[in-house]
Amino acid sequence: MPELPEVETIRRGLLPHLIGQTISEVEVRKSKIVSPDISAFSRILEGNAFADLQRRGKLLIGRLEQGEYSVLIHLKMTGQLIWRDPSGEQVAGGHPWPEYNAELPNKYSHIIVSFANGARLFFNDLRQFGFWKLATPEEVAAARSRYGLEPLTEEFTLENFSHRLTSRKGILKSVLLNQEIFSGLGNIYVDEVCFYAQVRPERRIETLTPEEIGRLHAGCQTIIAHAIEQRGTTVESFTDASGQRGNYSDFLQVYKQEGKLCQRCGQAKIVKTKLAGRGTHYCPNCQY
DNA sequence: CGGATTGTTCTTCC
DNA sequence: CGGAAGAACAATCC
Repeated sequence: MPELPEVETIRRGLLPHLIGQTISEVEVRKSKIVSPDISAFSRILEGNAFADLQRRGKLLIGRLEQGEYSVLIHLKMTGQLIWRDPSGEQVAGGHPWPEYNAELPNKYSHIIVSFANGARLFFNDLRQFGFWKLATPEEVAAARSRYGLEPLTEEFTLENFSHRLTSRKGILKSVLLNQEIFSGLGNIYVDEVCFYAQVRPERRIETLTPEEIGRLHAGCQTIIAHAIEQRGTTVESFTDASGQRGNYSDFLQVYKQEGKLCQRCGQAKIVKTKLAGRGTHYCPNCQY
């Protein structure tokens, strides 16, 4: 489940390889992944090159050197971007689904971009929710504007965070997951941020105290920054652009930790429930 | 074989 | 009309 730290890790890993490399061939094996359609998609990419690669929330935005188009790339739940050097060598990561990464391309490789220097970029996606979409500058701007306040940006002040948070009603977890309110958090980091703040994910926004809002704000910044430092979290399908695992898995306090003793209070085991249709983890003793 | 997995969008309801 | 909540989507594992 690539969230902000995972997408940022992929972006940083791809940057030095990808930028400025001429695209020689684009093979799309699953037409629904790309838009507008395969022929237009290939025509605009072939002979072109990526001028840069930016990120907004969990969305990657690759501007092309020639023409006005950018490519919007979303990995959704199981998308992977894997870079293979001209030598064909790839650092293989420990992948929980061996078949997924074993050979490239494989049956989950829906887009294969070949470069003039012999390198290749694979887009693998088991569940096929991800997409590559050609977008005009207007469409890029529209896509960017749909995303809310983002951790680790200048705008992510306590005041802005508090204002955005309390602009909504309902369950804390739902609001933190809402990409139009805050961008970049997903199921893993929302649970971790709530643990950090000692607030239960099921709390209603109206009941949060200023102290709790302050801790949630700090948690978003601390945890996202730490997760980026650790190159993201590997749960199931995530690997970075070279196929490596993310190390933040070793720092998870609640996500997928149900049944384990809480590392903060040592008084209770982490429990798992369902909230907003999502698996939700917290310590019943030290989260209120 | 039903249930769980989850990011986003769509649908429904108030 | 807008927000809140839940369903839907897809492939695979358990």
